[in-house]
Amino acid sequence: MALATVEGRIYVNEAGRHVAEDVWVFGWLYHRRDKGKLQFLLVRDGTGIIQCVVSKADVDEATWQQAAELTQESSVKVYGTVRQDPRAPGGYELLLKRLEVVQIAKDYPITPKEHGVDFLMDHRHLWLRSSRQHAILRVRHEIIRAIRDFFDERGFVLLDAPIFTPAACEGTTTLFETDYFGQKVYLTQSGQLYMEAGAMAFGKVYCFGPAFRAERSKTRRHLIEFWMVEPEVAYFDLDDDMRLAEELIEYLVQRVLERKRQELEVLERDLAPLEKIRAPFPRISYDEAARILEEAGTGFRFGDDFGGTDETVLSERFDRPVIVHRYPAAVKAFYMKNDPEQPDRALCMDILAPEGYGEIVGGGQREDDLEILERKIEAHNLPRKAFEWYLDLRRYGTVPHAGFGLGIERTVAWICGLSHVRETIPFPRMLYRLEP
RNA sequence: UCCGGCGUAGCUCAAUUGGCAGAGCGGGUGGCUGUUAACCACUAGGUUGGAGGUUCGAGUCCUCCCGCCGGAGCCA
Repeated sequence: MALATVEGRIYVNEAGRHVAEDVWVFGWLYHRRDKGKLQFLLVRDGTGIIQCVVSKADVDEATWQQAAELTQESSVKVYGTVRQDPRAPGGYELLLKRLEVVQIAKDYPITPKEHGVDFLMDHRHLWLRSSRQHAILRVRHEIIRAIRDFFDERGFVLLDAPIFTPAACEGTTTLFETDYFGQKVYLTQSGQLYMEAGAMAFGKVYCFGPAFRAERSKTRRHLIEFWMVEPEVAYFDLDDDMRLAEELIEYLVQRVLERKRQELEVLERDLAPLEKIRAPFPRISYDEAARILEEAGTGFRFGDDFGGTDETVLSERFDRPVIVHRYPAAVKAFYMKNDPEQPDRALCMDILAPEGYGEIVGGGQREDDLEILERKIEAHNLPRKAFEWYLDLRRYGTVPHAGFGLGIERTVAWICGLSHVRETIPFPRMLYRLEP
């Protein structure tokens, strides 16, 4: 279905269906080369890049001159005959007949040569036009679409959680505080507590939205604002939860392999490790993980949560994501249910992505007993009043339930094989970087 | 916040022990009928992040400040 509203206008990715036809392409000049009485204009329109051949013999002098004056990222409308030609990048080219210049762009800052991270981040609004960023963000789009498909196919209801919250979901991390008509409120760091309410109402729910963490983290795996999908299911235990999470991850990887090969190629992603991502994933307990780390000598001490290097060491032992379960309850959030067989352990799990990409999933079974939960809220020094509604969920028809959160940017970084999450979101928010 | 590194043309970088600030890309001008980050010739372009100091002389050494990058902690 063509969206073009002008007679004869096509998008670049439709060129193959219009061979030998005269068409318009509206876009921007990506690059220009000339060779005597020939000019090659690479025109991008968002769906792809097509080479336009301008032959001095075929166009009038004014058109030839206009084409010669085009600069990088000038906006243009080109009209010509679509041809199949093996010499053209992408296989198709446009033999130019007419040219309309919308605007000549002066001194576009991003050239086809190499640039530093700082410069590119300062020009993120323009950097989005380059083909590598296109590939990454198209993979992101596909992953988001696949997430929705996965849950929708399984009968989950999308239930959006609020962004403004009166209290912390997890007391441990720092929150962004703001003013809500004179009342202190915070930007959400997770929609989970609301999803628990949703699960008691709809059985199977998920939310998909941004999360904000005011942590002064400066690593390749951190953003201040990131996106997360959080399913929550009633009558689910930890094992059910692990199965759902690994099924989702397998689904996402396979979907990208199936539909975004070209993008992965642009990114020079090694596909072999991705092909191996099939459920079930290995499961190890915190104790087993701790033994591995103590042998490896990472400096890890039993009882701690894992650090970045610990996660890398663990994930490198497996060719698939690895599920680590039953952490010490002391290092985990108040809402986690304790393991009845080992009361000092929480019924929780983290999934570590392969190739050192770190934790992409965190979740587990929630505490469903009113009295235990009340004691935990107290023990964690949380404001009881803000959690009354949450405690209601345990007063009125409480059931075992579980869920998890999957971080979009880390998942995209892993699947694309990137060295930093900053390129996986259109406009990253990082420590000391708020613009553009 | 802590530890480490870096800051030279619009961009990416070079500059010997402290001794004439340079190259490629991009821009400009000219040439070439199949280029693939084309190529060739010519050309313009600098308060070496900022302030102070040492020295006959500082891009280079010292002090402070600013910015960025990487890592740690914390986390998805």
